[in-house]
Amino acid sequence: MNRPTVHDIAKEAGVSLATVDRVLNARPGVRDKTIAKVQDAVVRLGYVRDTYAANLARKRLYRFVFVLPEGPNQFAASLCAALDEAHAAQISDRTAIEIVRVPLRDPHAIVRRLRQLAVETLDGVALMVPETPQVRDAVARLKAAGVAVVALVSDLPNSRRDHFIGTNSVAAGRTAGLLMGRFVRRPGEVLVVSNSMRARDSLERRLGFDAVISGEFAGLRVLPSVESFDDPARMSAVVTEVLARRDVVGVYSMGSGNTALLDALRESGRIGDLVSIAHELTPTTESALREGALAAVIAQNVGHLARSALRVLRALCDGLSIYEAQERVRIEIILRENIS
Amino acid sequence: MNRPTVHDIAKEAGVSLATVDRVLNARPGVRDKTIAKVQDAVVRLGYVRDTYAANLARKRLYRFVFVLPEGPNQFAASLCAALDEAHAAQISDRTAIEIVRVPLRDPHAIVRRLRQLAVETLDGVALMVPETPQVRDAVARLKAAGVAVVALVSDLPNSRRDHFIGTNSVAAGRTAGLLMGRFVRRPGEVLVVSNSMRARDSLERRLGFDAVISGEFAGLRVLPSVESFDDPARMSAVVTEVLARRDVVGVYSMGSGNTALLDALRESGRIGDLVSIAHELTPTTESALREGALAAVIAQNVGHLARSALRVLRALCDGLSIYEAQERVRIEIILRENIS
DNA sequence: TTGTATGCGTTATCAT
DNA sequence: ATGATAACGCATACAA
Repeated sequence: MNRPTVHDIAKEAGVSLATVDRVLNARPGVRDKTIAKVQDAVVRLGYVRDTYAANLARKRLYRFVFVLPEGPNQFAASLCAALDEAHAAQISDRTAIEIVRVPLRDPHAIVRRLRQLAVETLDGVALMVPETPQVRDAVARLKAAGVAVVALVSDLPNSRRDHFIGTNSVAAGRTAGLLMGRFVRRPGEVLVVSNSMRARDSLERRLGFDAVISGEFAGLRVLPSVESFDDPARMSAVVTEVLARRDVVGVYSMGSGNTALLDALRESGRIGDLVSIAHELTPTTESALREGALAAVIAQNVGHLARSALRVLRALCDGLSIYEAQERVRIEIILRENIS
Repeated sequence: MNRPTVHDIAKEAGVSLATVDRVLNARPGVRDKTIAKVQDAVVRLGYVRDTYAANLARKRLYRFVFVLPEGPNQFAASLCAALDEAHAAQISDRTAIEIVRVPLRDPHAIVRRLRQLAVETLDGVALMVPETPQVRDAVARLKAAGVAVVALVSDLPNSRRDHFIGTNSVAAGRTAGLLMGRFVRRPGEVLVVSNSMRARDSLERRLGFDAVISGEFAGLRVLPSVESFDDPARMSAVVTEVLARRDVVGVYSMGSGNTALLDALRESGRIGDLVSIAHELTPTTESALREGALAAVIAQNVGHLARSALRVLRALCDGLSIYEAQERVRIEIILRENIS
């Protein structure tokens, strides 16, 4: 009735505690025949290790590093806050977290920083960086050193990362497209702005967005993406110009830099009749939702991202299986009425 | 550097381990002066108990009962599945869960079943039942017996439940209203159907829905609620009749019983031009979303509900504080493109 | 190759 | 009123 313990296994297999431990942890120095006896007892009794007791005995400490974009990035800032909060709430205790900020635009700087990590004293790394050949190499190096690696928010599909924690960008773009098509009330053009950050993500969002609009909303025409390169002045100028020259009915902001975009929209005096959709819930987008400047925000919950990354990294370290249902990050649609 | 342990406290306070334990667990038989010494050491060293080690020593077992509606309720079924899954995934181990199904329509039967619970062998109860005076009494009785009680999905605000795990129904209704107003493309009437289950929830959803529609969408008129009382034939008849006689442009389904509603809508041949919105993601509503019969679903994630209930019940049992950010159940908007 | 003994942080049962 | 001491389930240094 009570869960079997290592003692039960030892008794059942007719060996000592230490031998059971050796088999369970795949340590050398046990005869094949003995291994078989123990494993047999394990399955017969349905033994499952008590991870907490194990960690207690082992004085286990998980050392994780989170690599996030530096600069005035509201999303990254809220992710940091969520990490601190999750950590403080002992979501995963026996865990030491270090947050490292890197310049997204400089792959070499990123890799240099990754190389500085002391892999011997590291159990896992969560990376929110664009995929480049250099980053792929760095991931391979971490993996070779036995470090667990997860991609966060933006996937590194061609690297050796163990897991991706985030949403499907194409689906997110499709969701934005469907909302845009249903919200807009007359034919016209849709302005798409991007800051060209995390290029693949933007590309995929655009792909999904266009597919839905062109497939189902014949009255809408999506204009070529306008890139701001994180320059508020440039953003303002370009947006103002397009709004003046074109018959814009909707605006889709694929990346960050929403503060500058929203300022430009407000200045244009078109807020009332434009349907604007952006990504990620930040102070800026939240207040824009309340104010009516944004019709919808497509988001992923940063708290969930943080907790999920922590849980997945631990599971990877312990060789445990991952509870996919809990770790799946949903594409959230936030309107004025369901802001958390 | 390392977290302080009870040993450190004992040394710092100049007492034995046993005394520290007595103070920490508020056990009798310690002089006030000694208590003060220990508590002082606790704050000075910043001691925080290792719950896992404590549970290990205590051989703690959490015994929880979940009281859910019986009958062919898809939402309750998926909640059951989510509970099983969360339990199997050791979201909270050392936990024994029992699921009890009760007839929602019969408050006396509910209370009779609640009285049968062996409170001495119980640590916590999660209730998904409508609030009635009888239920309030039953909650009071459970609380008096020292059992932790949480309301699940549907709140029991006037009872002595410790916590509510679910969404704000008014906000959910407002969200549905906003989506309806923005999705519908011409003036007309909105049919609201309800199965009168969980009366207060339906009332609150309706309240929020009406407030948004009447406040912001002057072209829409919300018809009086149609109640089906879980009778598919009745549902079909009423819906068909209203669609024939009125200029309906939208349908809002506030409760369960969506299978019958959707069948009626399909039969009417109006699926293409109606904007229909329902609550809760079930096999029925999910396939309706894909098919285009439903424009949107307002949902709460059952996996989250299950895990949250488990975590909150544990925290209540251990007298721990609750990590509100993680336990907040969000109002999710599901469209065809972001179905999980 | 295998077994014994001890400790991890906490609780609980004995003595004193 | 207080203090040793032995568990809890697991890991591991050290013996055999």
